[in-house]
Amino acid sequence: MSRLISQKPIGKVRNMKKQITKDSYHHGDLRKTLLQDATDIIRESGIEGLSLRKLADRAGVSRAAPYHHFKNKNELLCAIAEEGFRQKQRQARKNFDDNTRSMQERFNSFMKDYVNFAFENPELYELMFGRSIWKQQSSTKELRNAAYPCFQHQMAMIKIWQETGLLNDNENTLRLTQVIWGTLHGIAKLMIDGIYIDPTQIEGVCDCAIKVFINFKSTQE
Amino acid sequence: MSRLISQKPIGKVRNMKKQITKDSYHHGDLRKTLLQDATDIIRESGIEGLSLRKLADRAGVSRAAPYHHFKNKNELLCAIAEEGFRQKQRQARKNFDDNTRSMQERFNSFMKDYVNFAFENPELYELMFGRSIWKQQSSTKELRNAAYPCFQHQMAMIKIWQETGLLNDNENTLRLTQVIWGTLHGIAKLMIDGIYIDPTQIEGVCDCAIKVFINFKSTQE
DNA sequence: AATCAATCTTGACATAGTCAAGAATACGGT
DNA sequence: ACCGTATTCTTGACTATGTCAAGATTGATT
Repeated sequence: MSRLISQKPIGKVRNMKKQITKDSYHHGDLRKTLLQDATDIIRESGIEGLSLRKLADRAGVSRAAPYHHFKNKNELLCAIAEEGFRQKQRQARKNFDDNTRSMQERFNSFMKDYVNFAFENPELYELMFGRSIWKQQSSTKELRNAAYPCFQHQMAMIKIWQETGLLNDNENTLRLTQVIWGTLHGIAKLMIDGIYIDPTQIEGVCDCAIKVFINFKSTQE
Repeated sequence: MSRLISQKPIGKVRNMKKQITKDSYHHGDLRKTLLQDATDIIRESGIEGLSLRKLADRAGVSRAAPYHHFKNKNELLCAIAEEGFRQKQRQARKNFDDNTRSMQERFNSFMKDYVNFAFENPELYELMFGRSIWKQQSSTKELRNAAYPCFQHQMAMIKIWQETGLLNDNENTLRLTQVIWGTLHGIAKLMIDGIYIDPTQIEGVCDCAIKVFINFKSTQE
């Protein structure tokens, strides 16, 4: 039976947009739709612009429907961030695996790509590294399973850069990885939030950071 | 007339805690009380644990009372962060002005103090550098007037460290300041949020960061 | 004492997250 | 084709919260 002739109270006939994709009681693939719509909303209006109710509305379902696909809002956010980490890692891997370029070039790109990712996806980046999904006990196992390999991969790259002499080989790889990630993360955050680093300055700041790590060679204990 | 014999509906006699400090219609110094209580709540329960209603309750006033002292929640948060920046700068200044120690020692302390501040005041730090108060148009002029000098001061210190040969003098001071702040900020954030850096590792990470900047000397363009 | 501005209160509204109970539908087995 | 069950979705309700408007209370100033 079509939705439009069901016994629903007239006037609440659903959301105008949507009758294209859906007309039946069951949505089809609500989970995917929610993820997609949520990602769009976040990109446009930020995390605080996303509410499950508006999201449900946009998908043409009732407010409680999303709860059959995500335990709560937090899990939805985790799932979105999860995809962000995967996307980020694809980018990093693609860059590092390009054998046509020197290690130095790849290191430069790695650094710039990181900051550029944050610049181009500020809201997603804020979500991925924001406290909302990481604060105690709120990150899902899936999220951690997507975020941790990112770090592992970076550590693997840095180890190779150390071994090939591009980066200081005397320094503990884990520590160096943490400092480099910290530097990139800090620069990205400051820029995104508009504190102390203006977007127009990224290029220069990034270059400076690259120089710092490349020239960090002699380890005088 | 005492509050307790006023015509208020019995049973809503206010919040139990508080009759010590207040009994009259007017609070006395509500603004200060709100700031203090809010700071405490944030320290204990984080920013998301703070609601204006609970805050009003705790101060023994009605929910709308705070609005006569702060335009809205955002302005309250900005005021708290503002004090955080002042506190932070007092710390930095005190460290740098200690002439009994070498520049190297002061630089080390500067770095460690930064991260320690974040470690000891995680919630305040999150507020100070969180997007909630910095996202477009939400930072107050007062907040900016407290946060900007912090950066200026750090830049002044770095300039001196460059001139005395502790840090690379060939590098643009602004850029170097941005990179160092970025590094500290990133490390602090990652640690606080529990991503990639465990609190037990701070010491080592911090040492590594210090080494990186101290050994960054020869600027090979 | 009268008046004004500051301060505080109640009532109300809108948004939001979430859950319980029940309705509609799909689906696999007979 | 039929039926029971699992899945998916809906309505109604509850709680928490930020915020405002209108009015009450009070201290201060004339």
